[in-house]
Amino acid sequence: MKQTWKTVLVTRDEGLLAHWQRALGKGNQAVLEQAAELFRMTTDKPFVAWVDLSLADLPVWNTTEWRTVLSSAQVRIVATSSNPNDTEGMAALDAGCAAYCHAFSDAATLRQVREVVDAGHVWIGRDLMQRLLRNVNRVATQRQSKDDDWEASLTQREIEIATLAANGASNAAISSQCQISERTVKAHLSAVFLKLNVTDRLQLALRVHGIH
Amino acid sequence: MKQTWKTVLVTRDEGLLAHWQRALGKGNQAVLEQAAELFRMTTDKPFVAWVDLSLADLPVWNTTEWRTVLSSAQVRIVATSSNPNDTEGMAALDAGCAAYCHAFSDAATLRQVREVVDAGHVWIGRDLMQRLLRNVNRVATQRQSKDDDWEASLTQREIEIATLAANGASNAAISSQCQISERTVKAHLSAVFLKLNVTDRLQLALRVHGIH
DNA sequence: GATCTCCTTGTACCTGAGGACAATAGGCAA
DNA sequence: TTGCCTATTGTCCTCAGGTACAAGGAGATC
Repeated sequence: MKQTWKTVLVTRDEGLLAHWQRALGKGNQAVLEQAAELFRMTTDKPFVAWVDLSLADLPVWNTTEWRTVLSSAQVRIVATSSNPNDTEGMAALDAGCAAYCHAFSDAATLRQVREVVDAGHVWIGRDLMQRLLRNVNRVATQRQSKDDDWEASLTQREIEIATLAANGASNAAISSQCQISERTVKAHLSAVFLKLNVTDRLQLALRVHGIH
Repeated sequence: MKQTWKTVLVTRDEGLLAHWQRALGKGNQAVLEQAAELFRMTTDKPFVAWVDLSLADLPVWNTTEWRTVLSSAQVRIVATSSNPNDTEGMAALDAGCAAYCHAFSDAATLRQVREVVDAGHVWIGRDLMQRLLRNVNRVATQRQSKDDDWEASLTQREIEIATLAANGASNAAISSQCQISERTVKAHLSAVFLKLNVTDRLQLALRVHGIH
C-alpha cells in the first residue's frame, strides 16, 4: 500500500505556502515559519520537509543542525528555491537533500517530486542534471587524452602552422609571423586537415589540445 | 492536460516484457526485439523508449546511431539494467538518456519513472546520484579555483550553446540539436562573444577549455 | 502598467576560410 | 635522370560564420 509521509512546509512566504497547499493538499501536514523549528521537531513519525531556501535564518548545510536532520532516516528534505541555480542545487543535493526544485513549480511537478521522494528516490531538474554530467564528463575525457600523436604524420612546417592556427591565429596573422603568403598558409593547413582527417581549424584545435 | 507519450519497449526478455506491461499497461505501445529497429523508427509522434541494456546487439553510446536518437526532441530514452552499476548509469545519462533504473523495479517505481520522463525531467536513483555528486565535488574544488569561470556572465541557454560550439558543432548542428533556428544560434553566440570578449568560436573554444 | 531580461526569428550584407585547379623550385633517393 | 617530397604562390569560387538592424513574446520585477 502506498504510504504518504507527513508533510512539513517550512516558509514564511504566504503566497508560496498557498501554492504548496493547492498542489499538495492540506491534509497530514504542518507549517513552520522558522528553520529553527525544523531542527527541534520530534521524529516520532517520518516526514518530508519542504524548505524554502530563501528563508533568512537558514544555516549553511555544513552545520551539525543540518547534518543531524539530513542523516536521519525519518526525515527527507526537499530544497526549494525561487531562483534556482546550479551551485545552490549541487550544494543542497550534496548535503543530502532528496530533491532540489523551483519553489513555484507547477502543481503537477510538485506532486511528482513528492511521489519520488516518498518512494525514497532523488528528484533533480533537467538543467541541473545536465550540468552535473557535463562536469563529470569533462574530467573523464581529460584523463584519457594526451596520448594522441597528431604531429606524427606532419612535416615540421605543418606542425608549426597547425600549432599557430590551433591557438587562434588567423591565416593573415600566421602569414606575417612566418613570413610567407597567406595562400601558402592555406596550402599547409589544407594538407594538415587532410592528414588529420578534420574539416576546419576548430576541429584541429580540439585535436591539438587533446579534447574529445 | 497531461499527455502520455507513446511507449516503446525494447527487449527480448519475455519475463521483463511481461513485467513492464503489468506496470505500464499495454495501451499505446510498441515492442521491439532488436535495438536496430529503434534506430529505424519514424519520429512522427514523440515516444519514450524503454531499453533493456542487456540486449546483445546494443551499440555503445558513442555512435552516430545513438547520437541521432538521443539528440532528437521527439525521443526520450529510459535505460534499464538488470544489475545496475554506477559506471553504466553515468554513461547512459551522460549520453543523454532521460532515466536510468533497475529493469525489474517495482511497478510503482516504473510508473513514476514514466511520469517524470513524460514531464521532461530526469529520473535517477538515489545511489547513483550520490556517486555523481561525490565526483563532481571532488573535481570542482580542485580545478574550479584556477579555472576562470567563463560561465559566470552567461545565461543557461548561452552556456549550452557556447559549449556545443566550443566542441566543434556547426551552427546548423546546434540549431537542430537545440530545436531552434540557425539564426537564433547566431544570436546567442554573438551575445557570448561580446560577453567573453572574443571574436569567433575558436577563441571561444580556447577559453571554454581553459587554454591560454 | 511599465520596464527589464531572456529567448526567439527575420533579412541583408561582408569576410575569412577552405576547396578546386594549377604551377615553380629545391632537396634527396633509387 | 627520373621521380617523390616539401615549400611556395596564384586565381577563382563557394559557403559558413559573424555583424548590423529590427522586433515579437514570455516571464519576472518594480
